[in-house]
Amino acid sequence: MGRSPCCEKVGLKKGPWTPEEDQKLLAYIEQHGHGSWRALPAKAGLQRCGKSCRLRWINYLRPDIKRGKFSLQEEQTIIQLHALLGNRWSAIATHLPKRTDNEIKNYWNTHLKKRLTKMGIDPVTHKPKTNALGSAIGQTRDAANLSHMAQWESARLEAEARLVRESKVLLVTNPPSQDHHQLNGGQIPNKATGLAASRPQCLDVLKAWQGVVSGMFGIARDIESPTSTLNFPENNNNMLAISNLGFGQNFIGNNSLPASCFEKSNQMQVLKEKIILDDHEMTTDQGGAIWFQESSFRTTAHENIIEGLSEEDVMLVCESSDGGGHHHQQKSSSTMDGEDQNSDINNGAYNANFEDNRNYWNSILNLVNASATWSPVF
DNA sequence: AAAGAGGGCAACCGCCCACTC
DNA sequence: GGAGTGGGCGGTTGCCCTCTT
Repeated sequence: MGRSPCCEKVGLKKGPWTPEEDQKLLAYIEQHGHGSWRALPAKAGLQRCGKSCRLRWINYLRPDIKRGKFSLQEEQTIIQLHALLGNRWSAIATHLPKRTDNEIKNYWNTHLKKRLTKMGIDPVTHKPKTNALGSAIGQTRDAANLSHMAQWESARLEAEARLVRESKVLLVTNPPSQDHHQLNGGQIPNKATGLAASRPQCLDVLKAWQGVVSGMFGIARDIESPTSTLNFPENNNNMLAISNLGFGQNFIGNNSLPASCFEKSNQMQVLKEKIILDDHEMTTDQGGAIWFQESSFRTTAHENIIEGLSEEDVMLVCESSDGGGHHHQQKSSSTMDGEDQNSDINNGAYNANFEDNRNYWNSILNLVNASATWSPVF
């Protein structure tokens, strides 16, 4: 519309690629790199649109892509990231090593979306479809807040990716020393093009969760990423307990949390619902308490984004309590001095549910960590 | 065994954004 | 600042394969 096509389409071939065409494209890129996609078809002797060549290379011919069935971990990661980022397939793809955005998109549309639908979860909102009890207004606002936070994180991701891209040139000419943490990632040579590929900055699920949670509590604390908007409360020694809020249930506060966090109570419900993606992600005990794996608030194995927190320190417990509305009313920032921070939640904090979830979240963590070591660069 | 239905996925299309002039 | 261009992204299409009847 109002724009000339990327190339002259008359006489150009469309449709499935033949092995001969693949070979031509592969050989050309291996020898020369892709350069200008528009100019590539003529140089490579292909009767194809440059865009078509680019797609074919990115989605199929690149040597560093994995094909075949998605693993359970990959599926879970896709679902998690989709809950946060929506249909931002390229962003999601940066966290799935060797998978292309197109492949992830297809897999979502053909498998995961249907599976969530069958489970009674809206694949768009990632919320239970029949949640008639929820306060429509409040939840809409909460969803908007969460979405807003996700957008912030998305923007940050893009900004970091841009920074990495920009710095890539510098790093090619001035390779990094042994400091592997520089730029939060390493330079990996691209076999085909000979260009250095830099790992995109990692927005992992856990950072995103951190963003959600910190957004709820409105407490500023920078994490390692220089451009990160994510923060986390200065919580040190004790567990953080958050109840089933917004449904007449109480908030059991941590001493370091400001009173304003109580105002975010409804958002916890959204957070909770975000987690109800499958049985592994959240469990409830007999009392209705909801257990998160604490390591979900950590990032890479060598980079704990919640500085100073042990696994035991960082634990979210969503606890249902019918008669506990008082806490919400009684607590304030001035009174939250820590003396009772564990009062309601310490008992049985580490129970079987926790252990069950530990494995699940650790698997997600491992996957995210793995993705941090190698991601395709287009 | 054959025909129709449905699913999976590669590829295309059109829009958008960043960059250059 | 505006137009042109290249590249990237998400949505959609259509072919092919498998399953069902």
